[in-house]
Amino acid sequence: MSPKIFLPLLRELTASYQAFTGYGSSHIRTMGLTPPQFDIIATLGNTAGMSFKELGDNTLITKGTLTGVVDRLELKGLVQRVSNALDGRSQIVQLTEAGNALFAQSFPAHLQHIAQALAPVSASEMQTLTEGLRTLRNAFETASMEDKA
Amino acid sequence: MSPKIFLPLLRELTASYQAFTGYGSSHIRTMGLTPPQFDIIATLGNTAGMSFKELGDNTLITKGTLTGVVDRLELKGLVQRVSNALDGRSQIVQLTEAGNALFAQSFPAHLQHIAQALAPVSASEMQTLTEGLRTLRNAFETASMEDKA
DNA sequence: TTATATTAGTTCTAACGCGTACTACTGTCA
DNA sequence: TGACAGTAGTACGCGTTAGAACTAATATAA
Repeated sequence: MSPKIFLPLLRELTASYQAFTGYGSSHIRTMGLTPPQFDIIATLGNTAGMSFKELGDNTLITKGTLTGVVDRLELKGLVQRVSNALDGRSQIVQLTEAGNALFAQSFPAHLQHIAQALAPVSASEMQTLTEGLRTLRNAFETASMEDKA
Repeated sequence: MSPKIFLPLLRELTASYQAFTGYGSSHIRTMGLTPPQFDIIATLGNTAGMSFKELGDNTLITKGTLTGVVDRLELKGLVQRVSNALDGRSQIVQLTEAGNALFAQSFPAHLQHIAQALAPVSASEMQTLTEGLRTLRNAFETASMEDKA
């Protein structure tokens, strides 16, 4: 496989990812949150809470990072740690009442904000793109496995 | 545009970007560099050097961040700052001899490492994907412009 | 020319991000 | 039961990140 083919792809992958995060983050900051913090709020919304491990799996945030992000959200009174009766090692993170209120207000607004940006892109184009990205991800994940083995 | 269509796309965009950076970074760290540091070395390779501004444009690293990254590369003796006779505000960053040697050795190896992962993906699939990503990026960039206006 | 606006790079702050080491708890297996 | 591997979350170090304030130098315009 020639670099002339895949270098433009990787550049475009990086650039479009940055365009997406840049577009979203300026909106998120207007509600006084950082993107990872919003990610946590959005993930916990409409759930009874979840452990750090589940939260990390769902948000792609490493556990070490998660401790700090949850700390700051707890300081803001948006989430709380609850000990897990079933497993003494584990803790449940859940939205407080204030966190739920913020979620109910901000999450639909954020979806709407993104929907507006994506209005010019057709649904079928998105589906094709999603599948192509999945192929790409599988290639990297498979290769990562083989590196470690 | 429904979230049911675009949320999977955005999740996949994030996951594939992370898969790519994760795959690349473990290889990069074996040469004693961080991903942004390697990015700088790769960008400066085969050039006579460039200003911080150009370097930032080419690597998508912000100027504030760039100062620190270049500082650490300079400490390692891989790049040097040279004042620009044409513009007293500007400085040229260029590879040292050691930097050039590292580039000549590591850059082809890294391309090879990536090519190996992407071997299962066809060239036409990559081109389709590249175009789809460009469409996506344009949508976000256009919307960002409109937000600021 | 003089006032004003731009631009290049640095500095600073707050927050991530990852890997490693550490503690506390749980599960397994002899 | 008791040693011991595995897991959940935290602490820490180093580096990155964006954004805002700052300094120095250049460009523009009245």
